[in-house]
Amino acid sequence: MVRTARFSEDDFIEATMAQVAEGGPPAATMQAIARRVGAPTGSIYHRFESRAAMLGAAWNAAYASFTAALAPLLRAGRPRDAALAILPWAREHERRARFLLLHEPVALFEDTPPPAPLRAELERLEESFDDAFRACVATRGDGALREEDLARAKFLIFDAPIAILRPHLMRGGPLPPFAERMIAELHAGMPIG
Amino acid sequence: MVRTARFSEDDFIEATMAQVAEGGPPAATMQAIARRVGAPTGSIYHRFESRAAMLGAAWNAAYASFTAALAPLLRAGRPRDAALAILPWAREHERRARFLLLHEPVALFEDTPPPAPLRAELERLEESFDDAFRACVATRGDGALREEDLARAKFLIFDAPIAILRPHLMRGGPLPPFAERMIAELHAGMPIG
DNA sequence: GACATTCTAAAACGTGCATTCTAATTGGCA
DNA sequence: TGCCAATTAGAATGCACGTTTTAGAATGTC
Repeated sequence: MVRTARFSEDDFIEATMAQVAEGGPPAATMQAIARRVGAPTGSIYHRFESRAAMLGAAWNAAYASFTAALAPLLRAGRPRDAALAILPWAREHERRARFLLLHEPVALFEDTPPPAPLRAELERLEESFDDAFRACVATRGDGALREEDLARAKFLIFDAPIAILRPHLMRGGPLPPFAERMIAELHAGMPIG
Repeated sequence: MVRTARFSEDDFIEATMAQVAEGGPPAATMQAIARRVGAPTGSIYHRFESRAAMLGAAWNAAYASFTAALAPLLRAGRPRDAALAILPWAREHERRARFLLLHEPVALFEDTPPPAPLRAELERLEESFDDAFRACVATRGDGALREEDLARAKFLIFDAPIAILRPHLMRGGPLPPFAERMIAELHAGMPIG
């Protein structure tokens, strides 16, 4: 190390999430990200080789944060708690939640995919999260793991709670207290096993 | 009318939906839309004043098609049937479904919103759909209409079924038969009233 | 205290796209 | 038949943005 950096990788990652969270993918221009950090655009390219790499790094960071909050509960065979854990996570990381849960990766990446190492990292994260789901379903079921069972679990633990949050994440503002109730009711009425 | 048009508004609208459905918003460039129709780019501007207007018109058309399939069932007080009606609609209009259900309007419009008349038309459509929801909830409940009741209904009839379809719409290919089952179960376990 | 290296800094470049422009065609109508 | 507005046709324009370049500043090491 020869010169101390004024800006960190994380500064740019956070700024990227913020730009997407507030204005969607089109608002995440390299200039806007740099401006938000207070850096010149060129500085981004010392850390990230391209815009695709910048967005990819932000995506991986948000995804890792999210799955870290849920995976342990899944592996412990507590699907209901995993589903409910999305709420405090989203309340604590509103920016990340809006970035990760409101935008399909396809909308961010399909013009230019992130470089291979980032894609590989994301694949590892996704696979690990998938494993957690399978482990959770396995603790409940008895025999073979059908595709339908896995789809059910993902819906109940992941997609449905997010569908409950989406309107409020979009509007901005606090997540309503009845979100908890709806998730609990959902799991009471439509159990995993 | 002095010269017969070779291309119709609908041609461009369908091409716009197709481009977004297949490649996301960034794939819906004016040139790509025109190329898909076989027309020069300039021809689009005889019918739509801007790209925002083009996307807005496509969005309104898809939204109208979708709500037309559901609203009557809602007004008839049949929430379960409304939720299940999403499936045949999506199977019959795969392109529209991918366009409408896989992309947040925010991602399409927030850099440049569509012109006022289109926004007004969309607002009317949304309001009418909202009314249908309220009517449906009212037939079930007894007293005042709480925000939570409306949120529950929208989740059960709209967001949850779409969450069930989303992974399959994304992947492409046919919607699985167990989607029906999951929606039915959801409504059995978590009734509207 | 000079050097190598990593960074900041800001301007410059090139490209792709939305939009506009100019010209050429078409076909109903007088 | 000849006129004319609507339309096709496709090239031209201008801008926004990703990326590169060039120059200078900072800092640990010898």
